[in-house]
Amino acid sequence: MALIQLSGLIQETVARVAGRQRLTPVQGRLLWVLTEQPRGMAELARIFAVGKANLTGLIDRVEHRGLVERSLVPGDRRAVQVVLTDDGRRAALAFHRDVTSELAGLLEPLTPKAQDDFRQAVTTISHSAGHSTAWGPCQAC
Amino acid sequence: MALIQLSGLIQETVARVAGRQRLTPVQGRLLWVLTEQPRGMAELARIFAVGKANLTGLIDRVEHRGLVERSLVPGDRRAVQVVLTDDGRRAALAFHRDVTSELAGLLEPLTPKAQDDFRQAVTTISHSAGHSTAWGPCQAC
DNA sequence: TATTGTTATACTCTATAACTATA
DNA sequence: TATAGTTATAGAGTATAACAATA
Repeated sequence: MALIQLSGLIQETVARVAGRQRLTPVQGRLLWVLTEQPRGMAELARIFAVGKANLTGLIDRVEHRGLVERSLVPGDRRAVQVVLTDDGRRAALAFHRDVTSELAGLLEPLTPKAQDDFRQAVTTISHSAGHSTAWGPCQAC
Repeated sequence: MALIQLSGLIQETVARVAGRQRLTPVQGRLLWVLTEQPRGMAELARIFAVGKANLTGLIDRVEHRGLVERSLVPGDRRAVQVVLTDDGRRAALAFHRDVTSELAGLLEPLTPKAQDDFRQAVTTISHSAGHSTAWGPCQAC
């Protein structure tokens, strides 16, 4: 099925771009999501569709690299907010820029009209499936 | 980027279908590949683009479930061939059938012409990228 | 009681290096 | 020497249950 091959192509692209900054795809996606706004652990667990227990290690690893910080939430002493550091924001923007660029490159063999039609079809499919992959909102995408 | 959301949608579909048979996506893909023909460990490592050391555990796990067998190769006492059992073939065919069906369902919101154009675009993109995800050949795909 | 986040445990996938048996 | 496959080890992601602190 051609769709699976396309998906593999996309995942490889994301993995390759992330790898350049020694990030895993999940870590790249995490930084990407956090460019929009800081998020709590339970919130991130919901976005990534994993158990919240998994967020502890995931955040630990990128925190140790200085890309994010756990910050206290005024008014709720249970909660933390995960926020990008300056380094983390730089990494997130570079990741976002390169992924966007390389994925756009995949469409180059199509004619401009075919590219437009393709993007429209992808949008239709995604919306119809009620999908919220939460790679973060992106005006340019 | 819409492409990433589409990719996430596809991966989720594959994972969901695989999960119904208590398979991981990688295990589903392994069975899928083996429907074409038996393969050696090094060969599978190349197809999956991982180190051959990883194949040992991967095959162990599906072998313990009775889905594949290691069979001797006449003429080379170093080699083994991984071959589907009857159960494995049944699982592979069900996996293939359901994945194909559900992915085709994703395209339903498109008009028939848009579906044709979309499939054509996906094929163009995949070929242009020189991709060989090796989900196995499939006449119907 | 419900929610937030953590700890502990286990499994799968992947990467790497070292090793064996055979070619 | 080269190849086929394994063992050993490590790290990352994920699933689950139990737990502490706070709301």
